[in-house]
Amino acid sequence: MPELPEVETTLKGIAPHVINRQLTKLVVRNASLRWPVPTDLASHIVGKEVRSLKRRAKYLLWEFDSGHLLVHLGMSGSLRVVPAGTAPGKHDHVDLQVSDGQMVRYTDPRRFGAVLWVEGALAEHSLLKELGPEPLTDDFDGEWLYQCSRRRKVPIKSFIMDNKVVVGVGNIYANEALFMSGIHPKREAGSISKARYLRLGEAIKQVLSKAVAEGGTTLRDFVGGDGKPGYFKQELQVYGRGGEPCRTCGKTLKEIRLGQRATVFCSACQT
DNA sequence: ACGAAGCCCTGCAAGC
DNA sequence: TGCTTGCAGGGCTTCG
Repeated sequence: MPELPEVETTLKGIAPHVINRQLTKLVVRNASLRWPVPTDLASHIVGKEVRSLKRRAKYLLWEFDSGHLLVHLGMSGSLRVVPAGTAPGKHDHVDLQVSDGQMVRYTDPRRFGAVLWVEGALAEHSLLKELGPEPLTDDFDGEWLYQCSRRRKVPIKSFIMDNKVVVGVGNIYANEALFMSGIHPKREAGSISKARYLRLGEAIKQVLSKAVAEGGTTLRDFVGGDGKPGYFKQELQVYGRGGEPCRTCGKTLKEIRLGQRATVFCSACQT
């Protein structure tokens, strides 16, 4: 599913179709997502104009005069722009018809995603309130990671995937960033030097911005708002390559589970 | 407070 | 060919 680069790619794909346009119709075929799609959602957004479309962590935030539509893609979700009237598939749960004759279609086989309505200050919302800094801004760097990590005993991989520490680093990019900075994924967060955190902070920024530039990573079914896949997959150094040779030293990459997530690393390059 | 584990759900691939 | 099992890009919630 979508990690930060995939959400960013989705945002770029749909933004030109929705910003400053009216939503003319809402169709909810299946409201049972992670949380139920509010039954009164249409009353808040139909006939209303989208003021802006932004991303915070992996949430897409649609700004209206009276509040925000908040969309999360979960593990298997996507938003695509299709012509109004396109026949829905099995997992096309929500359609947002736009005044330009197109619609934004929310598809999510596993239904781990969410479509919610939020009134009032976004920053105070329980889902957004505790989130850490955005990795691609100056609010985040290795120094911040170092400060947050003191006395933390969690494995470094779980640590950087913790949304309170930094948002948007999912399983793929956590594996990649640790490989790039030469850190073993099981190492205790609190036992890593500042120098190594500085490298890790840079690695996170680098891998995420590169992936954004490539349109995200398509593993099996991710597509951007324009329906195109991402091209970052060919750049992956470790994710999905357990048992294959390390591209740096040739040693066989190890695959373990850490926090119920596939974790791939090179035991020679990462210590 | 922290950390580990469970859970939400469907689809797909692998193994028997 | 079928069945069963395990795994998948997330993250909230519960439990110890």
